[in-house]
Amino acid sequence: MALPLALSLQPKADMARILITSALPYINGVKHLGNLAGSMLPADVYARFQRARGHEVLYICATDEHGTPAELAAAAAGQDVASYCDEQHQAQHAIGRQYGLSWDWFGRSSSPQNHRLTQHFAEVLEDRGLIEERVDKMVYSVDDRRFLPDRYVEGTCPHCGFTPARGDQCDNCGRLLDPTDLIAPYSAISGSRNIEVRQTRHLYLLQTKLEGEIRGWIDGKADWPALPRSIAYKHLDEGLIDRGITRDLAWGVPVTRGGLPRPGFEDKVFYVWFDAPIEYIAATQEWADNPEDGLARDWRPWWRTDAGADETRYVQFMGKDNVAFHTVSFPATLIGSGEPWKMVDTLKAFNWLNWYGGKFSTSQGRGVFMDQALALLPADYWRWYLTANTPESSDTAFTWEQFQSAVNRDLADVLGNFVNRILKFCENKFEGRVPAGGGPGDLELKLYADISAKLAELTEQMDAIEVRKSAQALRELWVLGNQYLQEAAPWTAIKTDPARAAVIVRTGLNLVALFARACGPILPFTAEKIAEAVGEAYPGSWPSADAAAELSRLEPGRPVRAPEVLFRKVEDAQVAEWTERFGGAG
RNA sequence: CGCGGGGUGGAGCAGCCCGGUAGCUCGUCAGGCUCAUAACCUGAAGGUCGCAGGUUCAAAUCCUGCCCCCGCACCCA
Repeated sequence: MALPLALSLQPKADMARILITSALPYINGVKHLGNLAGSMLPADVYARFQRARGHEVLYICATDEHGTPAELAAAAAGQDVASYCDEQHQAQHAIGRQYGLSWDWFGRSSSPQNHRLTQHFAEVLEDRGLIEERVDKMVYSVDDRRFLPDRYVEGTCPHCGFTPARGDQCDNCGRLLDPTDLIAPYSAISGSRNIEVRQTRHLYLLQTKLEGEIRGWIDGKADWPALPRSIAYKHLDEGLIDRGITRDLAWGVPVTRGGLPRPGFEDKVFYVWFDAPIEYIAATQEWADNPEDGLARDWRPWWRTDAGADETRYVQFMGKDNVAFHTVSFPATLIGSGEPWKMVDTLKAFNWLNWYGGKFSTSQGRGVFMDQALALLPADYWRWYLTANTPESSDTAFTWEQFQSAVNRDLADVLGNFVNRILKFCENKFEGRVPAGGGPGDLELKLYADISAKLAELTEQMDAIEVRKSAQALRELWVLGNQYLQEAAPWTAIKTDPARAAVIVRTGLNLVALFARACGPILPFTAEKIAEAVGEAYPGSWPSADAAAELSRLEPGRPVRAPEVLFRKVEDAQVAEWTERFGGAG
C-alpha cells in the first residue's frame, strides 16, 4: 500500500528505540530500599512510561556476582560460590519482580556471555597497547590463604591509636591509611595475625592514554545533569590513573590471552569493576540468546553503532557512587577497544536515601530491606513513596512519619478515595453502567483544559526523568478529579437534572480510566486494578494531552465496578511498631 | 584552603542556569460539602530564602568571604 510521501518520510519520527540500564545490584543479599530508590525503581518507571508511549524499550539489569564479599559470604554460608550466587540471584530476581520491576532481562555477570565479552575486551585493549602487566605489593593472609583487600586488614591506627582501624582508612580519626601503616595488623576475615606483604602481578588498564578522548566525549554531554558532569570532570581534572583490572581471587572471569589461560594469571580473575559494566552488554546477549516467545532476537541494534545502535537512545540509572565508573572507567573500556560500541546518551544519577539521617545498616539493624518492606505493605505503597521522595537533588531521609503521610494522603485519600467515590456513586445511581445522555458543559470544558495542561506537564516531567516532579504532577492530576466532582456535585444533580448527573458521572468514570493509564509507570499494580474496575485494558497506552478525547472514551452502557479498597491507611500503631522493629530515630 | 551536593515559613521540597509580586505537599486554624476510605473542596495564619559584604533601579536568584550538614577522595562494592 502506498503511503503519502509526507508519512513515509518520517516513519520513525515518533517511534524510538530506548535502551535502559540500572546499576547492577551486588549479589550479596537482598537489597534495601535505598538501592531500589536509587536506580532500579526510577529506571522501571521510565521504562514503563516509554513503553506506554509506544517506544521500543529494552530494560536491562543483572546481579553483579564477583569479588571478595561474594566469596566470603558463600564461605560463611558454607556453600560454594557458584551455588551461593545461584540462590542469591534467584532471590533478587524474585523480589524485584514482586516490586513490579519490568526488566526485559535480569542477567548475571557470571554468565558465559559475560566471560567471553570481558575476555574479548581485555584482549582487544591489550592489542591496542592499552594494557600492561605490573607488579603490586599486597597483603597476604597465610591462614586465610588469600590476598586481602585493604579494608579487610585491620589493626591499630598509628595516628590515634584506635582499634580496629581498617587498612584503607581509620574510622575514628578519618585518616587515609595504607595497610602496612597499621600497628599489629590482622586479617578481618579470620583474625589471624599471620599476614605478610607479597608481590603479585596484575593487568593495568592505561586510562592515562585515554584521558583526552574521554574528556572530549564528556565535553559533548553539556545536557547532562550537574551531578554526573561534576564527578566526571573531577576525575579528569585530577588526572586519571591507570587501573588494576585483575585480582587474586578464584571466583570471576578468568584472565586469558589468545583465548587460552594467561600464563602467570591462572589463579587470578578480572576485577569486578572491569567486568560488571560489560555485563550490560552481555546481559543483552543473554536476552537475545533466550527468546521466550520463540522469535529471533538481536542484541546488536542495541549496542553496535554499525548495526543500528546509533539510532538507539541509551539511558543509564545509578547512585552517585557509581558515576565515576560510568563516566570514566566503562567509557575507557569502550573507547579503548576502538570498536563501534554504543555509549550512554543520558545518565541519571541519584543521591542516597538515608535512614533517619544515618545510613542504612545491616549490621546495626537499621533500615528496611526489600523483602521486609513487602511483608509489611504491597509494592505500590513503596513505589509511590520512593518515587515522590526520590533523593534527586540531595540525600534524602526516610522516615516512617513521612511514609505514612505520603501513603495516607496521596494514595488513600486523593487517588483511592476518588476512584471509590465515583464508582460507588455510579453503582448506586446508574446500576453500575456508564451513563448515556447529555453533553459536556462549562465545567467539563474547564476540566478538559485543566487536564490537558496537567497531562502535558506530567509527560514532560516523565520524559525528562524528573522523578519527584513527575509524582507531583500525577498527584495534581488526581486532585483535579476531586475538584471537578466537588464543583459538579452529581449528588445534587441526580435529584434535579438526571441528564446532567449522567454527564458528570460519565466524565468521572473517564477520569478513572485516565488515571489508570497515567499512574501505570509508577503504580503498575494499582493501575491494573483501576483499569479492570472500568473495563479497560491493562497496560494502557500513555494518554495524549487531548483531554476532550481522552475523557470521552468509555462507551455508555459499559459495566463498571468499584474495586476493593485500593489503599489501606497506615495506622499510628503500625508506625510505632515498625519504628521499634526496624530502628528509627537515633 | 582536596572535590562535589545541600542549607528557602513547624517538617519535606520547588524556584537559582536566563535577577523583577516567594510556589507545592504535610502539619495548624476556619469555612463548605455529604457521593466517598472520618474522605473531599475552599480560605487563612506562618518565611527579612545559613551569615556578612558587593554589583544593580531591583537579588532566594549574579560576585566575594565565612559558617553548618552530607557524600566522595580510586579501598570494597
